[in-house]
Amino acid sequence: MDETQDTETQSMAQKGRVHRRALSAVFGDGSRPLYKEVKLALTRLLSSGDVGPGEAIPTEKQLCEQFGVSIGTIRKAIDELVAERVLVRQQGRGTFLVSHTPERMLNRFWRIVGRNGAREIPIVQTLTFKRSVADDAIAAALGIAKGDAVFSIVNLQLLGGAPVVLDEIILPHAAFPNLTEQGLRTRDTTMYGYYQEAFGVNIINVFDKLSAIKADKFVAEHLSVKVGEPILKVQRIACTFDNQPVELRYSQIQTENYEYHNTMGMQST
Amino acid sequence: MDETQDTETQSMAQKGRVHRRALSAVFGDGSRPLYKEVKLALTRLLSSGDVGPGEAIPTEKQLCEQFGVSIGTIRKAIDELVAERVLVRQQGRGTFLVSHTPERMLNRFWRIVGRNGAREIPIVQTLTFKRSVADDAIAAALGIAKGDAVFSIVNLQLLGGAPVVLDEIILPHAAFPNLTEQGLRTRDTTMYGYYQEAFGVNIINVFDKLSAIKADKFVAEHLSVKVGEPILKVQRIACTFDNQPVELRYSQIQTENYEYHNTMGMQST
DNA sequence: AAGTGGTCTAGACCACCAT
DNA sequence: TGGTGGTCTAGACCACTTA
Repeated sequence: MDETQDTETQSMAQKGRVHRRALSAVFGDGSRPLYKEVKLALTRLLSSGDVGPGEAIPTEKQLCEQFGVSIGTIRKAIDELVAERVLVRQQGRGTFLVSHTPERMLNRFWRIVGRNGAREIPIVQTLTFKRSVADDAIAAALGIAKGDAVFSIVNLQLLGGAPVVLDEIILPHAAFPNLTEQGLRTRDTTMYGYYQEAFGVNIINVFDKLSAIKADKFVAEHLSVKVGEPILKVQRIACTFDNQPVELRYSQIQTENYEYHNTMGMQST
Repeated sequence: MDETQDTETQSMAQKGRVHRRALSAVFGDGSRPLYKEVKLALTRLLSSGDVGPGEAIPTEKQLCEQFGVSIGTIRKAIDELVAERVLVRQQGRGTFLVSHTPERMLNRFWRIVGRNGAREIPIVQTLTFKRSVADDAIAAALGIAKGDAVFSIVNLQLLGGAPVVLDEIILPHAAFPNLTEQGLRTRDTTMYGYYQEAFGVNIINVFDKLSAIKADKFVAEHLSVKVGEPILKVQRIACTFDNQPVELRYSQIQTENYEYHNTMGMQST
């Protein structure tokens, strides 16, 4: 009996190794763990648009068969994408690509919170929309070449009926090929939701740099403050998969009644 | 042969269930997953001081035996603590409680970065140290009662030889019972490293609220700016396990040459 | 060489959701 | 009822560190 068991476990392990080699041949050079290969394949599935926002990826069992690996390996790949907040699991239903709805945005990339702690969805007014070309700073931030075509958008954001944030948003033409002022104005979702739905651009990560500056005349007029008043300036680079930058944004924020919140780490459970 | 296998797997599953019940009786009400119980036990191990900063926790195999659970369950518990950056794994060596060395702090809770992107370790000068009592705002932020004893510290931080950050730090007496000005001044590590080494207080998570204000006279003098110049103000609440607040800090930052950096999400791999 | 964490297997049962 | 993800087992072998 003991003998039987040993032989079995032995053969199971062997099988595992064989699978690994076979898959390496299919997926890569074999130097990457299997679950990373699976993760990469899932990432491609998502970024290719085969799975749209809010849609389910194949079930864990299906993925097992598709990739010829154990369910534990599939789960580890999905675990990482869940940790990166690309996917969300729902017990009994499936695993889904996150959809950038206004409600979800509120707790994800939106950092402006009332001094009383209230989070609210801003009303966005597009002030200007124009085509332009990248200068050195824009090219460096977006990882494109100087002179490449970009869109330049100025948005005013209202909170509690008052103007609080003035944004200048620069988008590379290459990632948003058919963007029009009309499309932008008539969207019925957040900016990031629009990127996702209309262009298949999923914002996965953002990098913010904050500083305090004086309000210039343009800002002062739109945010109803005096010239020279302190303003919170945020430079944001928003990235899609592989941390590829797809949006550069300069926000100027009037922080009399609102603050920028940043929580590091995760809530323990 | 098939029969043998079926009987075995059956008995394995049964054994698993028995274990679960037995442990539930030991650890809790059974409504919590086993790995959460293990995680909680590990957290207690760390917060009790049985494992000091930089020290190794028991090996995965030891924990298996100690808790009577499978290695996969232990790993899932450790996985979460690693994700929360409480533990760090080192293949071939062990799993360790993070130590808040200056180098590690630089990429964890320290957010002030030069405009050229350079991170540097600040030089800290303690300007004042006094005992005080909590007012309403402090009591609310630290989760203590109004009138409770606190320490109030003012630090000036130099970067590149120039004063950049002025901190007011409020610490509850209860969490730092024997704190003295002498001890604070003669520490040879970061503030958070000092909390950890001298008081067993591990900072796990911080919450920052940022706004732009005008420099007052006190700040202007210490940061070498004019009164009224824009200053980046950060209110930070630093927490230990279970998000229990143990430090309240008001930082005022001169952002001419430095910025506050915030990276959301994690870097994909 | 011995010991650590890292990867992976091939399932089982449970909790939950939809129909 | 059937299908989903959530938890858990009892190992195996690999990669790496330390002595």
